[in-house]
Amino acid sequence: MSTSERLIESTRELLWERGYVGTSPKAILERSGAGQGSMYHHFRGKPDLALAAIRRTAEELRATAAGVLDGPGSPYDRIEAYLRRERDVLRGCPVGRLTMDPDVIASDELRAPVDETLDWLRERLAGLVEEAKEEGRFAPELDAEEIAATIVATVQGGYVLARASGSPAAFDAGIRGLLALLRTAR
Amino acid sequence: MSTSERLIESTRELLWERGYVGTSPKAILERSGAGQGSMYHHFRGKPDLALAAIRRTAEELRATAAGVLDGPGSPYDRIEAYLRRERDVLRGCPVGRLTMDPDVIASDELRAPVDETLDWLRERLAGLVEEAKEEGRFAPELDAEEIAATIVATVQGGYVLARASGSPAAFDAGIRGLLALLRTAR
DNA sequence: GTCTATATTTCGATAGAC
DNA sequence: GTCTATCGAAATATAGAC
Repeated sequence: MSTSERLIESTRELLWERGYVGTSPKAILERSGAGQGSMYHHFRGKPDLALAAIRRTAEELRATAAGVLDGPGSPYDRIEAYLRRERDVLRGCPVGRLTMDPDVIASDELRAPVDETLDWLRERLAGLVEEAKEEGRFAPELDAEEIAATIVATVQGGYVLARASGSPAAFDAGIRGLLALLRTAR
Repeated sequence: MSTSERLIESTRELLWERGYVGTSPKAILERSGAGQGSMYHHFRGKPDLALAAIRRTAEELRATAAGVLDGPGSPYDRIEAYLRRERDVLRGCPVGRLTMDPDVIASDELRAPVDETLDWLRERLAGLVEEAKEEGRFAPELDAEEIAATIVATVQGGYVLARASGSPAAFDAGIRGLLALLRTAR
């Protein structure tokens, strides 16, 4: 792997573990094994490197989610598969966690990939909810965009509950509750 | 207000805005108008002061939530009132946001008030869901603890969506979706 | 209880040799 | 492209006078 690649990958890990504010150039250099000079040769500074890392993490999340959302089964099956997908719950969402980072939220450039990814996810789920409605799987009064927002929010908030308690149990409970509600919403 | 009080209140504001990692003693001193010596006289250091601030924020959140959860109306009305309660959405949850702070999660002492508060909220909501079931407002198959976890998760995740997009709209959509699902869950 | 002085380490970056 | 040296500011305290 090239030095530039190692810098991006190390930054991705650290942003996931510690966020933007909690990640120092020094920590990135130590983890990647690169030297000071390399980092400032390949990137203009911390924000520039973080942007590259965030963009890649966002792309990866979209690819992973698309794998389930475009997978086999009915629209409803695919929504359920998305919710039941295996997750490293206690690590949280590498994209969603960035919304709690003041410096990310303060920068339109850093926030953009986060916004676009969660927006894409909501739209993708809204499409499936709409299809499920057409199949008679959901009551026609339900607003697909709203249900999609609820689905994404439950997942993101599940991470919060899990990390607070130090156990994935609360995440799982939240997902099961949502699935129970979705089951009876036909 | 005493110096010690001003230190705690300033720390509460900064923890809400910037998290634990993003809050420096210097910033606390500037906001509170206290001097270096005062801070280290009243508190052992940053973690000690943050603990006092987090405890107070947690208590305040419980008091605010209890005001709605113990309020007038049927159990279902009170759940709905909790979800519709006015919030400073873009600022996020002052308690929930701490779960994305690596140093808070790494410390059992700092994490405890966060865990206890979200746990208290889930239990309180689970009690109301149980009562609503007994009133025939919810289907008896629904698991009250799971629905409670879904409710808290949707709120916490709603903040994530709102902060990502820079607008409260996604938060509101998630809440409306959940209310629609709860309405049809009888 | 509060103040100023001082200390060590890290942050985030630049300079310039190789 | 990578390395080492250096930099000014900030982080997180401690010491000791008042």
